[in-house]
This record gives sequence, C-alpha cells and structure tokens, in this order.
Amino acid sequence: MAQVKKTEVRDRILAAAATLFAELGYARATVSQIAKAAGTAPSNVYVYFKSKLEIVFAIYDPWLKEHLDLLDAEIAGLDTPEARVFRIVEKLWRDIPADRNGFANNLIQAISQATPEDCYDPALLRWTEQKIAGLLTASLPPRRAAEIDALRFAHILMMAFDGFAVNYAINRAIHCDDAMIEQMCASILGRAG
Amino acid sequence: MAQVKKTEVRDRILAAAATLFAELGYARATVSQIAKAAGTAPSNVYVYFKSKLEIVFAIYDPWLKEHLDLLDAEIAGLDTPEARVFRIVEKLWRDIPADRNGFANNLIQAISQATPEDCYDPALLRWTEQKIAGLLTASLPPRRAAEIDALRFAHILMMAFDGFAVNYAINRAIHCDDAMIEQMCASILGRAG
DNA sequence: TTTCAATACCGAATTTCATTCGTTATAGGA
DNA sequence: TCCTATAACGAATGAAATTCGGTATTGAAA
Repeated sequence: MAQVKKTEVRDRILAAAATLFAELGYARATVSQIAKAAGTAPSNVYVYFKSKLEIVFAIYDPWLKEHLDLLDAEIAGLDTPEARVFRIVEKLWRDIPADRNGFANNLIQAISQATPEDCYDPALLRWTEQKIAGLLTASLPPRRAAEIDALRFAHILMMAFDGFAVNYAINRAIHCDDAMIEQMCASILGRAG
Repeated sequence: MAQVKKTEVRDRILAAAATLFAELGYARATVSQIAKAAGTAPSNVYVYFKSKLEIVFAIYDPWLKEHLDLLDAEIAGLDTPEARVFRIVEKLWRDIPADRNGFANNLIQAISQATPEDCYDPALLRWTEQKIAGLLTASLPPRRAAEIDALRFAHILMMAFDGFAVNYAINRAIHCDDAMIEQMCASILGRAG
C-alpha cells in the first residue's frame, strides 16, 4: 500500500510526553517540546494522536494498570486482612498520587478540561473500580467480604484518589498520613475506628 | 489622589464570570466574553485581577462558604445524628458538586493547572475542613464525637469531594447515590456498615 | 475652583500554543 | 520498476491570555 505508522515513533512520542508531563505538568508541556524530544515534527504528532489530550490518556491507561497489577501481586504476599487493606489504601491515596512527580494530576487536569464532545470514556474508571473491588473482596475475611458492597468502597477510594492527586501537585504538605489510611481501613474492615 | 477601583466594576466582572463559567466551564469561557458581559474591556479585567485563575478563586471562596453556612443552619434543624451526618455527606458529595452546573469542577480545573508560583493558598481547604470537622463533631452523639478524629474524616470527605466534582462534570451517570452516602455515614457513625 | 498626578480604562499589539494545510519523501504492494 | 497511499514536515492559521501605549477620569491639594 504505502508508508505505515511506526510503533517506534509512537513510543518515542509517548516516552517524551511522559517525561515532559512529569517534569512540567500537562498544561505547561507543549506539543512542540514533545515533538522535539521525540525527534519529530509537531505536526507529525497529530498523525499518531488526535490531540494532546489523547496523548495523556494513552500514557495514563497502561501506567495505572501496571500499578494495579503490581499491587495485586504485592497483596498476595501479605498475611493479614489488615495488612492487605492497608496496602490497597496506601497505594491509592499515597503512592500513586505521588508517583512520577504527581503524574496522576495531569490526568485530572486533562479530564477536568474535557468537554462532552471529547467524549471521555469512563471505561478506565469503571475497570479500575472493579479491580479495586476485587482486591478488597479478596483481602477481607470472607465474612466481612460477604456483608459489604466492595464496589461502593472502591468508588469512594477512587473519588478521594482524585483529591489526593490534585492536592499532591499543589501542596505536598497536604499529604495522606498513616492515621488517615488507618481510619479508612477501619471503615472497610468494619472495625468502626 | 487619583481614579480609584470601583467595587461595582469588580462585582460585575465576578458576576459575569460566574455565569459564563457555569455555562461553558472555566477553560471555554474567555476573558473577552467575561469583559463584554461585564461591560468593560478585556484589558481592564487585568486591573482588577492578576489573571483568569484569580477570578475563579475569587468566585469560589464566598460560594463555598455560603454553602457551608447554609449547611450549618440546616443541620441545626435536624433531630438525629444519622440525619445530620447524612445531610453533611450528601451536601459535600452530591449537592455542591452539582450546583451551578458543576461549578466546583472549575476550581479543580484551575487548581490542577496552578503552579507553585501561582502560590495557591490552601487556606480555604484548611478552613473548609475545620468547618466540616466542627459540623461533624456537633452532629454526632457526644460519645462518638469524643472517640474519633473528625478532622481526618473531614479530609477524606473533601478529597472525595474533588473526585465527585470532576466526575459530575464529565459524566453525570457517575453520581453519588444514597447507598454510597449511607456507607460513609456508617463509617463516621461507627456503625461498621 | 483649579490644577495635578495617579491610575482606571480602552483598543491595539504581542505571545504562546494547539492544530491544520500544502507539499514532499518514503515504502509496501502490484 | 512503478504507483499510490500516507508518514513526515515546515509553514500557516486561529484562538486566547496577557501586555502596551495612550487617553480620560477623578480624588485631593493648592
């Protein structure tokens, strides 16, 4: 047929964008900078991605999924429900928001600017909540797992995740301390903390 | 001395901006539109506000405080701890995120774009959390109030508020239902839901 | 009341970006 | 080997925030 899109170029663009977003934030990293760092022309970026917004989504998706897969594996090695649930909450409220210099905030930035016609698909959020719910269910004692709606807790955890992500980026003094995590764990475990 | 800034002009700018932000969102409402709606020149807006970002902060502050004052008054009229706590959570997770066509999302948009040199002051967040903590303490049975750290719950509530605000704006299908609120209430009330 | 200086106000730049356009270069398939 | 679809690119284009230079107004001093 003709010339064909190269995964190598696409990957270079994503890598360059990930670095620049982490360093400067979504709004301050320009498409020109991304293109230059990827060794191509700004206009060529648009051959691979419909918009700057699409780039951030393309980075975020596998990044988040990898985090959750790691969490999954990590939890399997923990002995008590307390330890497992603590790790889940800690990961979502402290580790991921802080990872890559607060990369998660870029997604919030991008999402908050999205309009209905950008037709952002909440599939990733749903998938994530399902995954978290599964992890919670697997982590709790069977009796407790049976009596709660894990998806609801997952939703609450993810909503607060957004808040921690945004606030990490602005002010690192607003962090999520152990006591906060313990508090949430108590609620999930039904210990009425 | 000389000509002086007029509160009337400032107020017209704020009113116009509030309307346009509610209608179009922060990113799509332009300073030119705001100026025109306020009956002044775009450049004159910068006599009253350092930036577009500062406008959104100036609107948000009194708006949020008014919501919380109303909540305060409303709670005083409720009889049971359950009803009071429910109302607090409902207000934060459902009512405020949806108010004025999702205005709260504009703040998240603005905050997520803020850089350290915009020196966003987390005073409002702190103030809000203090206020919420106070409302919770006053709403709970004394014994329960004494055993929890209300500020921690307030922080969790506010973090999740950010998430609900962002998600209301993108996809109204992702809402906060009664069951979710009940779940959080049970945690706060120590009912181990 | 007049004058004066500070500054609100305005329209016209300026700047910065994302995005699009027109053209050229390249490579897969016939 | 040629032909065609399209990746790649440099130069526009367009939109928006913000700045600039000049003018008009106004509070206060004389």
